Amino acid sequence: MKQQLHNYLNRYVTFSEEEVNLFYNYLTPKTFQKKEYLLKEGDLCKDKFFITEGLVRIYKIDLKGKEKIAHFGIENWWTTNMESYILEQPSQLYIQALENTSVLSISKTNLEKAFKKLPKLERMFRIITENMFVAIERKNELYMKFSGKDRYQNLVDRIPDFAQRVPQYMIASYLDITPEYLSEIRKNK
Amino acid sequence: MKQQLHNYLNRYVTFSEEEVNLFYNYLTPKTFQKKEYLLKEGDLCKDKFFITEGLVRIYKIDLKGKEKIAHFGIENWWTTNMESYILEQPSQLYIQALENTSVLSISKTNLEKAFKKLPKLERMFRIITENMFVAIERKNELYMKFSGKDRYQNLVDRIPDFAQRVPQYMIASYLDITPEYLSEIRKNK
DNA sequence: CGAAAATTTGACATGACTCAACTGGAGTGG
DNA sequence: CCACTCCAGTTGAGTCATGTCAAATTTTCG
Repeated sequence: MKQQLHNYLNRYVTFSEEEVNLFYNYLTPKTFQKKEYLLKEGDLCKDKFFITEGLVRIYKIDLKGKEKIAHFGIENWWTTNMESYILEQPSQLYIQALENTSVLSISKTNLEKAFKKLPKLERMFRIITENMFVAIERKNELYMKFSGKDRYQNLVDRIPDFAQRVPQYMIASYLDITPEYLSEIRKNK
Repeated sequence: MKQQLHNYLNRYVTFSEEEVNLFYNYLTPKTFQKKEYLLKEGDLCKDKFFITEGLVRIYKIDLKGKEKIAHFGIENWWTTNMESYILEQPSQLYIQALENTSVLSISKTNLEKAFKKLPKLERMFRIITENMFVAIERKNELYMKFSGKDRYQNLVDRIPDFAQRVPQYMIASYLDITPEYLSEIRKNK
């Protein structure tokens, strides 16, 4: 787990073994069973989670009471409810494990401490936040410019096995179309 | 202009006068006439721009040759094409002044130098990137969950005078609806 | 095996788009 | 300062992608 973290960190900024150890000591390993929640609506999201293994979905309940999936999180991704975390407001999102999932979690307080001890980390988080920003912008663009059919095709092309890991109604929710319509898209292919 | 920057910076992290001066020396003031471009498609976006005065739009040309406005940028905002800036790839976006606009620009190279001299800045940019992330997520959500009509209403409610500063067809583009449809929305109110 | 959950199917509804024509106001040049 | 042009905005007819609802079917899993 420490090695996996080290590899990940070095993608962005070079860290020595001691530096990784230092950071690692601020992290708390946790595991969640399939269907368990990392975060629920109404909770304050105090942590960032680095997923070492498994799969989560980040979703909310919309005005009509339906689940809307905003993102998925997989191995080697940080996940959190950024809005709740930054603004320290109750979460409107749920984060739920879709498979048995292992994470390294760190609270805002501890992350601040780690930043003080190891300023490089601040740099690293600046960089990964920028990358997340680009990722979310790309997603936006995909949703603004392309039809439901195209979005589905794009997902299948990029991550062919994803449809095997996740039930279809969740894919529909993520693509922002109804399960019925996704079913139709798949039929006419 | 320096004072304005100082006020802005202090929203996030406390800076002394000398520190602001230090940063300021890395910044280049520039002005753009209405309709001038800060960035064009195909350019490499080397800079971040802090808008001290004026208004810009960030847009692209879509598959059908139509302009699609992704964001507007106003006073006291940083604007850039994050994707081009980070990945150092040619820009697919245009950034254009809609009013006479003054900015403080900083190149990636200079920003890196400034980070080295003044690590606090790295922290500041980590924080503003997180804030931008939240802003873009909120926009996403608005577009995913609400109809064109609701998006228009939301815009009018939040920034009543915006419609006065920007022609209607640009508002339509930003709301991701056709000008014709926006016209209809406005009629039936 | 049986119940509950997920997926498919079909009929119908609608939000938003396209295209084309029209209106009105803002510049511009003679 | 008028006439002309051009661009933004409006209107209306027709269309299409996608949604809703309800029922039928299939899959999952205790």
